[in-house]
Amino acid sequence: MTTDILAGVRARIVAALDAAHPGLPPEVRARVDVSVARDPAHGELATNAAMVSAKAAGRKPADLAAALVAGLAGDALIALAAPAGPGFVNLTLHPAVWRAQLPTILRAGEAYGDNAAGQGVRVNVEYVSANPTGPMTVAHARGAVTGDALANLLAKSGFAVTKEFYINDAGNQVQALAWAAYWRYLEALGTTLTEDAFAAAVPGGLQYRGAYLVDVGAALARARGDTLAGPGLTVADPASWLDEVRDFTMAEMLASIHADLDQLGVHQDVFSSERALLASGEVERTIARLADKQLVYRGTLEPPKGKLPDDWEPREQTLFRSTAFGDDVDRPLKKSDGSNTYFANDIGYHAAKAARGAALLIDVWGADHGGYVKRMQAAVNALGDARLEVVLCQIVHVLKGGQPVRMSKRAGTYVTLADLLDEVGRDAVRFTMLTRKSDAQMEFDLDAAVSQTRENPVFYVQYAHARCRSVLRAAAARLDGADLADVGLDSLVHETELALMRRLASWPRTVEAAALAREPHRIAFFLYDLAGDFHTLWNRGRDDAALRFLRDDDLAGTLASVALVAATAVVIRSGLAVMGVDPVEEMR
RNA sequence: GCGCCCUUAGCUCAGAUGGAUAGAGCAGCAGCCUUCUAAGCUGCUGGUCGCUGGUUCGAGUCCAGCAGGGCGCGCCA
Repeated sequence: MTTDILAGVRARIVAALDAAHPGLPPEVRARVDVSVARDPAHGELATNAAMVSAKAAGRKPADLAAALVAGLAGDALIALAAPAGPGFVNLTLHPAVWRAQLPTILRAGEAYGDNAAGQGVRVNVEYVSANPTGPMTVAHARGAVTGDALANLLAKSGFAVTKEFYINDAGNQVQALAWAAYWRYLEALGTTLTEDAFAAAVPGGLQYRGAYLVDVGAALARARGDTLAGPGLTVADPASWLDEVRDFTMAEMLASIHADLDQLGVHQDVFSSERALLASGEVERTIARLADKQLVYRGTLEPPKGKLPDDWEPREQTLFRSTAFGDDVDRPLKKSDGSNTYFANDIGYHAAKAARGAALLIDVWGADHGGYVKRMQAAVNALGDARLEVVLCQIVHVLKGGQPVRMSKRAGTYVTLADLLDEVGRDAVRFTMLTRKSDAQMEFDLDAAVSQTRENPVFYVQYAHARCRSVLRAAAARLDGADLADVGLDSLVHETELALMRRLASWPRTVEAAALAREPHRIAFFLYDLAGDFHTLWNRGRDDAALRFLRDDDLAGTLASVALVAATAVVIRSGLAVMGVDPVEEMR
């Protein structure tokens, strides 16, 4: 049978239902659910089978429930089945069923929880995708952690996952960045120009004034001396330096982003450059495909409702008919200077990802791009060779001492990822970022993230693992080479032990549900609950010597308890691996 | 004005495909305790699930409307 006990029980319920009332339609059988009961008075599990099929069967829920109960008598897994409430059937399994999961877990190791829900579907998860114009911020950190954990989760659930980073290196902002770096370059050389005087010479003004470009300017000065500057360290003709400075700066920025991601433990498979994409002609080919479908036209958009921008005037543009695919208005593909909009390039990019084989595209974006979702999905649907889902990450407010943190040495107004890592470390960043649904705003409390209390999920879960490892180290001598996957487990009878085993058994279903919902935060909450079950059992051992894991007078019982501890450690590691957090062996 | 997201205990938040008396941590209250190296532990208290309608045997969950908060709204990316 499957390693998912709940799925196994469900199969038996459906079989019993078929026996009780043959011929129920598949869509009714599909609604049969087996869930973990909240209230112990309701048994361990409950099924809604009788209620969901009552109407189709033309029978009262209570009658069906009674028939189900009769049909389940003598079942190998189910010790107790009882009709209850409006038509539930409450179930209690033989304790041996839960115990039997322990060797399964120990043999599977961290692969426990792997499932086939993804059916090998090729999915491309794109995340971070920062403009390479400045340091990574907390906002990027949330997207990075969310995307990375989601990719891990999907891989564990049987999807064929590619992790991707899109480099937006083709827009106007890259030119602006080059100008800003050029200013730091002149500064490094000792120019007498003031920043304001320089800014006056920049087309569109000096946009990036953050100190993070100081090092770039200095590096450029070391590499090229004053050869890129005009006479007297003034601004030379951009034609003579702009491309070189741009490429140099871009390389430096990307190196910085890579370093930050590396520190965060994020390692993506593919880095795609917008410039390279443009050069490849993929964008134009993709737009041509849309044009072939009669979805590209010259037209004039209605003015937006409500407050108009001051300079709004009707203008004919090249538009994509995104309204045909659920968007609110059609969207421009060309700027007035004839170059592509970002949207046009992004259409080409998504087509490229699909062309590489992905049937499912998942983009992890900041909430400020929420207005962009419909048009991008419209474009992907119009092309018809993949499906696009978007996971939006809401903003993160960083708190310290209960006060918002806004200042950063490097970026000026944003808390950088590097600052965050310095402050609390990789594991706390990754875990804490996953303690909220991605589409809910979150407050990241720096003090809480490093506190050693139950309030801090990172600590609480790591501590549980460290305790497991501590017990296992102490037990090593007594094991005497025994295979924990092969020891007698009959001594595991206490309700606290059963509760822990039930939690361990629900890990595969948790993984699958989280993957299908694209909600990696559920893993964090599962681990927190699991840690709670384990700590509770540990604490029981203080009062009740019979519940201590290591018992001098009971070797067989000790082996069973140690197997339970080992399985707990395995599941914690399996969960932390999804989150990209390293388990600790001991607390310091 | 339009679109998307959010609103659950005093606070911070969980609640997969609709299921029974809505959960956890913190705070508060009451006991206990100095540990199988380890965060002290156990229990209790605390809720009109923003509001109003609707669908359903059954709604925190689905639908409609309203209120409050956030984000976005033609050639920025």
